[in-house]
Amino acid sequence: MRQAATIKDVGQRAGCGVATVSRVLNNTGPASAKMRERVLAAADALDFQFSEVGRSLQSSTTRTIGCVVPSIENPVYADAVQGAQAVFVNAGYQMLLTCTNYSADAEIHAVRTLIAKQVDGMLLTVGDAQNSEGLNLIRRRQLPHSLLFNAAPAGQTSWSVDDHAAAAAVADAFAKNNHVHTGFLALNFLSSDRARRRFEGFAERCMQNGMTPPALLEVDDDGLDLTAHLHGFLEDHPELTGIFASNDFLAFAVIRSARKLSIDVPRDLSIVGFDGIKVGQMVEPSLATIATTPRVLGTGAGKTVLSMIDGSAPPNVPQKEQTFSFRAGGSLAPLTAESKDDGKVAAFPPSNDQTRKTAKIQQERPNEI
Amino acid sequence: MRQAATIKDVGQRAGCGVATVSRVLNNTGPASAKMRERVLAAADALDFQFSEVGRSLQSSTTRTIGCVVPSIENPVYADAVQGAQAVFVNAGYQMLLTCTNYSADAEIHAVRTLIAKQVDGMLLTVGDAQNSEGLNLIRRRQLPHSLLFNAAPAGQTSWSVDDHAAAAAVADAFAKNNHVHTGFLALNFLSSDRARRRFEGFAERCMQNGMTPPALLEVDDDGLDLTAHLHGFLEDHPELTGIFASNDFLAFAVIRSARKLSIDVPRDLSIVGFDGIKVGQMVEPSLATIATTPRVLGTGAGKTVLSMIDGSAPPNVPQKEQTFSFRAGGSLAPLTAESKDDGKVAAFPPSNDQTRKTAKIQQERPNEI
DNA sequence: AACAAATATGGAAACGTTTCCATCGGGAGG
DNA sequence: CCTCCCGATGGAAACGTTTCCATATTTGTT
Repeated sequence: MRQAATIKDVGQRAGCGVATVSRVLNNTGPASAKMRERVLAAADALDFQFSEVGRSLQSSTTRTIGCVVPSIENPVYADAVQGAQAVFVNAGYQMLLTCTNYSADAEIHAVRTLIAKQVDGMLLTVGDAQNSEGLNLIRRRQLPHSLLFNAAPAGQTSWSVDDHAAAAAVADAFAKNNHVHTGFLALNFLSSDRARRRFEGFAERCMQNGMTPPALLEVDDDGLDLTAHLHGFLEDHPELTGIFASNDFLAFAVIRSARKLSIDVPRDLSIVGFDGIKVGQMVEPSLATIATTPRVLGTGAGKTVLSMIDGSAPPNVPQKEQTFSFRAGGSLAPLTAESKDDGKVAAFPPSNDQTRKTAKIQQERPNEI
Repeated sequence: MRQAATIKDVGQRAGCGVATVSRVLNNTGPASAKMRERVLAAADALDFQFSEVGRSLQSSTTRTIGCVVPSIENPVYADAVQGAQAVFVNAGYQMLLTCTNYSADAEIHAVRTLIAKQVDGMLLTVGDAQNSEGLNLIRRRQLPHSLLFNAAPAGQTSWSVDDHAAAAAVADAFAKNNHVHTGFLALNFLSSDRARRRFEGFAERCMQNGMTPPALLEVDDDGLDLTAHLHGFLEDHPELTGIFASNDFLAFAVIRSARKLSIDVPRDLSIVGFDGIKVGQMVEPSLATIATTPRVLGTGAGKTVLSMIDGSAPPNVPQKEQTFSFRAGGSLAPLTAESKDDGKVAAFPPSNDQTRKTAKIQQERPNEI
């Protein structure tokens, strides 16, 4: 890359000192009309742009904010990040983004690097807010920051969905539709406090509603095919009539696997997701889910960080109940005595995989003629 | 934020000069064992981290790469960006991300800011690669960079899907299924050279295949509800039996609107999308589409930029035909004489909206009993 | 024991800004 | 004509690093 022009070069060409150049170009301090013109001409001729590095060193501010999230492949994070980014550029800040892929190592490494880069603030979703090395580092340095999608530790603010309450709302929805035996399907259960809180909130409310404690199914791979998992899960828990998937993609995957196993959703098995991604409303059956507003959270968290930097009043975090809403959908249906006897038993012959396999193949594209 | 310790503080505490501290901490140059120990202890006690700003000024390198994309709400960009980001961190680089929301103003502004921030390289998807002010700026400064998802201007490399050929493949798929009258549905047609190339490739091949030139429907809002648009479009072009949507979300939206209008997909109307997002394979009917590998493109483009920076051999861009593949799906079905006569006519009573409205309501959740 | 060679260490310059301060010139008021 | 003041301008310090160079200290060889 060609060596860029510096303020010194401009001064030289304009025949003046660097101080004058700085004053003219920044419009700070006086300058004669002819001087101004000469400087402007020189800067233009040299394609001059101030180096933010020099500026940062001088002002001990970088106008840069670090953002650490698990993954932007998940549209929830992507939306939040983009919302925050928009807030930042509007305020003249740039955003350094790091995705951790749910790895604690990557998380602490990212935080360290961002601190070294002298970011003015930080926005982050950590794996476990109660016990995050990176978060401790940030606190020790008293760096302006906000959490996003994490449960707020004592005395901290976090822009987050109330996972516990939202999961409880899912339990209520199942209860209202007469479901008693449900399951919870989680991805990254170990590395994400969010999945755990959802499970807790769900299990707790199931109890309160007189339902049986939900069965837990953890999956680790992010592949599309849950069919084997689902099959095993339902064999272990033949009484299940509903599954709460900890995010919408998992919910889609379950529905797809159910289709392969000739299990009708929602007749034989009801599914509820979490996040409320857009496509959930476009497909058939539409996905019952917890609708959330990631963009709102992202912009809110972004504004919070900015307010901590400039000392202005921070925006109010929304009330717990405002962070989500239950969205009805075709994937959740009332349980009737008939469907229970008929559907379930038919769908799950005690011990004949071959039958199911055949059914699966026939079922592959039922709507195509 | 508490004032962070500098190398000078460490030197003072360890009772040595800054040069020694630098040597010890960077493991460059000699140092006695006791000195080493004292410095390490002091650095530890002060929570010292090098300031990358000071370093950057000294080395005129920032180990930072700028990334400019229209929006990461689109999973195609999100995946590519995340892939590139992973490549960057692996090489010790951080990524500054800016989303332009398809605005040319935001694009040039982002480029300017990133140049001022002295990024070592740049990765970008511009609105129009043939005529991009930002791109010109970058070229003039000879900044290492790579395009992503843009058609490569002469003499440049771009990691991109061959939109033209991919769209031609869609035309072939329609032709193979006996479709003759098709439409093209575009979002951001004006601000994206990608949509335009897809249209051109599609239209061209339609001609070659003896089909009629595709009807063009542009939509501007990103809302979910295309029903009115679709209704109007099909009234203007009652002969249409297939629609090529320029991305998968649009395809979903069309399918949903069709459902509302009691138009059966694929019997009455076939739909093909573009991008190959994951959910497309999970829903019923599954989406026929152009499958792409955004992550591969993102990592490739990232590596290209890095290779330009360190002068190593750049990775080879994939062959045009390797950048996409046609993925069959339930949303595209062969056109038969029967379906044409029966389906279409029934679905479109010439002039009675009330009928359609009723049908729509009955149709809303056909699979629920 | 004397000297060469190698090792250890610190001072200072440079990187690109901003900003304080000093200098210089000129116009207004006496 | 002298003084005062203000606008215009430049020099230099400071920000946190790395690195060149010079100096000081140790080690090894005769």
